Amino acid sequence: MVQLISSLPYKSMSQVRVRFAPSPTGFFHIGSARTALFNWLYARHTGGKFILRIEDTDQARNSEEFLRLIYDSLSWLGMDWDEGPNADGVGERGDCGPYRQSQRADIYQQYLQQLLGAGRAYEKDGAIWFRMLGERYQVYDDHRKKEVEKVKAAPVLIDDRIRGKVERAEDEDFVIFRSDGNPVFHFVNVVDDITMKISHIIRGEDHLSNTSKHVRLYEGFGVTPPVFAHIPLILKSPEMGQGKMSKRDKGALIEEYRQRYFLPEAIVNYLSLLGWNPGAGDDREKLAIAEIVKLFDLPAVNQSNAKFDGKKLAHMNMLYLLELPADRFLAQAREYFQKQATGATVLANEAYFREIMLLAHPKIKGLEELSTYTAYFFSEEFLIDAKVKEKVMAKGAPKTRLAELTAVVPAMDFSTDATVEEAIKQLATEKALGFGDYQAVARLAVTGTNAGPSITSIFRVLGKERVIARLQRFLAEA
RNA sequence: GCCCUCAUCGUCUAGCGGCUAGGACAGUAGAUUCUCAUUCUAUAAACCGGGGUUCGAUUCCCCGUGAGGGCACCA
Repeated sequence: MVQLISSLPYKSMSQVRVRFAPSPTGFFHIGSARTALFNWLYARHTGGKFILRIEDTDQARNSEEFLRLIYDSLSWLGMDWDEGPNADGVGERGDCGPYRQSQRADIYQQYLQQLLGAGRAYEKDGAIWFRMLGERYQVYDDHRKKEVEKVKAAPVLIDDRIRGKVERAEDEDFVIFRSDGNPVFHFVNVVDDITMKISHIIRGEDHLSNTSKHVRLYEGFGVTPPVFAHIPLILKSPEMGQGKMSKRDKGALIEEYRQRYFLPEAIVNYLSLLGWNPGAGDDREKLAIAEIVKLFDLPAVNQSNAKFDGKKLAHMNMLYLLELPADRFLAQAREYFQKQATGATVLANEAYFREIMLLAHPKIKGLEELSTYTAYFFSEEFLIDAKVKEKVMAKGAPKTRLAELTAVVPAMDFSTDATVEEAIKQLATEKALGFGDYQAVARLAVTGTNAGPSITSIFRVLGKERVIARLQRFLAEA
């Protein structure tokens, strides 16, 4: 088929322009983040532009709060956009605006007039329909339980960068403006992508079936369609159920991970591996973002859907947490405790706080564990884990060991871990026992648990007075 | 019902005609550090089924089956 139009607005531009076009009608979820990420990666990989467009035509479901969440989530994950609304919600940048569909009504009118003028659109039942080209016939539709008008036409051929060649029949007129005067998704999507000079449309596979409509619209406007790349969907993990992941699923929201103090770079790394990998014998999974940008390309994207695995995300998060520089860890920990009920107490003494956080850093698997992991450092009202107690008290003669230890603590040198360790070892040697015979019960008495930093560090940081008080209290109660 | 896409360990995946089918998470068993976590070692675990093509198919083709998506005056 020969196209009439010669003025292809971006034909001469070789620059890649991709967009992420969310609608602010709900929480920002993993699937959206991954779609945004693949677009962002492609833009950064090719040196192109990443454009943020807000599809806020659904006035009933839109909210400023959700709009804000889009900006915040993208920024938090480190996906900066070259064009679109500013992150603070004030103004926008780029030459192809406005970037919010709610402000583009006149553009849609203009493009509608073009279709009307060319005879490719008509009014029926108060709505405006896009006219397909070809011979018409009536047929009964089982699904919709009614007679519908079909059009004989060659199928649309989509040359997808990820799927290959996909053929699909598009054989019905469809609504482009509702009877309430608002344009529908397919129409605004295509018009925006034309006017924003989008070169590659990278989106979820759920849009693959819509693409034939979009191609016909491009043709209707006399514009060569951009390159399409339909990425696999993220499905629910087996515990979540069946089907594609939606914002209602537990563990599906970016906000949830943010509130749990996951590290954004870990989330981005995990997401990048859902449907993509460096390939060709490259087994690496933990990849710096710069490395991913360097390696990412569309043909390497998988074609099959992937199930979300929260455990693997948590593992990735731990890897990033472990190698976080001390100052960044402390900053994160500070931010975390500012939101906790115990925050004021915990943050009261900077040096003490710092010391404990650095003890906890190599031991925890996620920042969210920080509060319970360090609770006994900040309060004398810590809980004694009943199960641990049962286990510890069942072995050997823990009460005797504790009494022996309590007797020598007042004379101990608490200045360093080494001096504490030496003193306990000396006691053990005198009694012909091991360090472990004192360690377990001392830990239980002083922290109420069996998990934590070395007992020597705990003693030193808590200080002699508190250690003695705790040991005596435990002895009295046990 | 019609249309589209996909198919390797439980999960994410490598593989692009010839491999002992590799890695990671989760699992199991050990080792190590005073506990815990980390770490390390070992172990178990997969080519959906049936036809072709080929000297040879996990790999290419077809048919099933299964999984997912789309069929709106939602986006």
